Amino acid sequence: MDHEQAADSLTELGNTHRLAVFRFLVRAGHEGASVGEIQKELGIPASTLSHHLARMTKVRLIRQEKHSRTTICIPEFQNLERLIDFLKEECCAGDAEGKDAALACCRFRGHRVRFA
Amino acid sequence: MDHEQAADSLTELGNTHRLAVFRFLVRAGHEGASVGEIQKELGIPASTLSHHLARMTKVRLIRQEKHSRTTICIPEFQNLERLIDFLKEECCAGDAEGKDAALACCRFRGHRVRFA
DNA sequence: ACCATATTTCTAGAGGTCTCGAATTAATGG
DNA sequence: CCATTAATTCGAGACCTCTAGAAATATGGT
Repeated sequence: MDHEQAADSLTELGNTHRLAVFRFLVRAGHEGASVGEIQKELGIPASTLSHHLARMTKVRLIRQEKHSRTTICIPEFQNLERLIDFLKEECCAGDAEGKDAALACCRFRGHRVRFA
Repeated sequence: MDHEQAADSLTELGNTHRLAVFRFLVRAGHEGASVGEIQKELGIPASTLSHHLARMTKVRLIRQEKHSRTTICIPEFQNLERLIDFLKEECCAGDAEGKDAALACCRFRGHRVRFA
């Protein structure tokens, strides 16, 4: 996952409605949930929900499958994993528990001055 | 980390400038980098950069320490870890490698109909 | 005191996002 | 066919974000 893609996904998850939808869908698993089910669960007006789902689909956080009248929304787990990996690589937090984990794996910077 | 906080942090990371700044700061480690250094590295106009840094500070993705004339920006590694943990919990991707990882740990939903 | 440096605040324009009712499209069943 | 159900598209108002130059603030050096 590159910088741009990561930023796009992060933007979409950075909205409480969309984050709630996504969390719901993740709990629903690979079968996903229909737009109607999401609406019933979260109480978001249909047009608003549709708008948010379209955005999440565009950046491939979810995908939508149409079966006759109902649209099923399914999280793209792989892309979520890619996003998490991107963040983990960034933050160096992947390989340690302690508070100074980042220090341990972040070598960099030639010229720094310490401020006392 | 709760839903709201997570959404706020995700929003801030979901901007290419801010994501670039954050990545740079993470690489800089616990010593951080001054506003001027960030500006030199990324070439963002001072006022624009200041605006983005203020936003990231507000949601505690970074913190700012003032030492005489220079302001040093330091990533809040713990909060980034919390954000990653939040996403990992959400996506069930923490405990498996395979593509069907999510299925394995996401039990839920009474009434689902399969579409063939 | 004066000037250079480091950063923030002010300001304003351009554009994007969010929201949601109303209208629309599409599919199913009677 | 007509009504119903499922979902999307349209339209418009309110609000937020991004951008960046100009002005202001603060500090240090000479």
